[in-house]
Amino acid sequence: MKLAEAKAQFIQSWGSLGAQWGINRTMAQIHALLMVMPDPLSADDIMAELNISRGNTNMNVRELINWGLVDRILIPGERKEYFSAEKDIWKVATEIARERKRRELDPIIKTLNQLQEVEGDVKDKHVKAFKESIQGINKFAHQTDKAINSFVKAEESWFYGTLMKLFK
Amino acid sequence: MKLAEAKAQFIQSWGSLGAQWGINRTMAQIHALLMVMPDPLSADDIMAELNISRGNTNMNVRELINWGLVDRILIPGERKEYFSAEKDIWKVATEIARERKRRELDPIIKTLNQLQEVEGDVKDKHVKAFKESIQGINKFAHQTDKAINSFVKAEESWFYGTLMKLFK
DNA sequence: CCTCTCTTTCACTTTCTTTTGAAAGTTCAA
DNA sequence: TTGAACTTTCAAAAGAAAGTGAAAGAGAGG
Repeated sequence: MKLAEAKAQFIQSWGSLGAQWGINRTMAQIHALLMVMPDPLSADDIMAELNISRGNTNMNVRELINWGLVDRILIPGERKEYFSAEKDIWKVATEIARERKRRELDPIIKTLNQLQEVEGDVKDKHVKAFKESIQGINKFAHQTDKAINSFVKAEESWFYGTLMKLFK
Repeated sequence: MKLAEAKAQFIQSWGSLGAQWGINRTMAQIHALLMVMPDPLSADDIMAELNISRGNTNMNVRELINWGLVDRILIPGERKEYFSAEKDIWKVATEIARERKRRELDPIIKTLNQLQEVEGDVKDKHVKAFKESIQGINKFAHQTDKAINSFVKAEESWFYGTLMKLFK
């Protein structure tokens, strides 16, 4: 397979993976493109490679920067901004985990805690079933929270040098 | 908080969580509803509770059954079909993990393996960067695959009685 | 303080997804 | 075999999400 073809296929696969995970296709494609490029690209480069508009490029690059997956690079003497993506996939994974936890898990844990306090007679099987469901989900959410925290912190922690390198 | 209100809020939260995970909102809501109900519901019950059409109900219930998250219940002497959801959240989580792995991770691993074989001089920094990215992602994907397999199998395994119960 | 280049914004358009509801299909008791 | 009860399908409509491009903004350099 030729390099150009392989790149195109990777970008398209990563894009549809992203889409299934509730991430905008273009955002995932830009990320894929930047991961695969040795040097930073400008907005114009991205527009040209992916055939998308300037506005779309700008929006999604900004979002990737918010997620911490892409950095703005300023090249001395150049007016243009360049962009480059983290290429260590473990760092990418921990960034994504951190971000999704913050956006999704944290709010649902808050909600679940509130829902625990539903009033009513526990003899009533509806009340009982509800409380039990919520309690189960709540425990699960807390466990997941802990697990993600460990994962996210693994990069920074004592384990990094030893445990993480086993996986790499 | 009253039970009805709490249920409504749970259904709505679970629905929007699902939406962020690339799962159709209605499907997640039906799942939430069934998790919280002590007894199985009929299609009409679901339609009434969630204010959705018959067709929509039918489609999403069928999809939930495909995912293995909901069972069809036949009550002897009744013509109607009833539906009920798995209420053990750990089982729900392993079902979802199994299903998403099959749909998403397995295909991307296949693609990544193909992309490894890009031709070209490794001295070329574009080729080099591409190969390195793909290799990193591929390793990561295989590790993730193993991790999910362990998680999915944990339910059935020797650990279940000991390890899993610690978390519950 | 003007101009040139690049970035950001936003109202509008396009595309994709979901939902609806009526019609067709199925099943089963009588 | 019929028809009442229930389920499934599907084309059309509505709704949501993403993308466009022109115009406004920003700031460096003259």
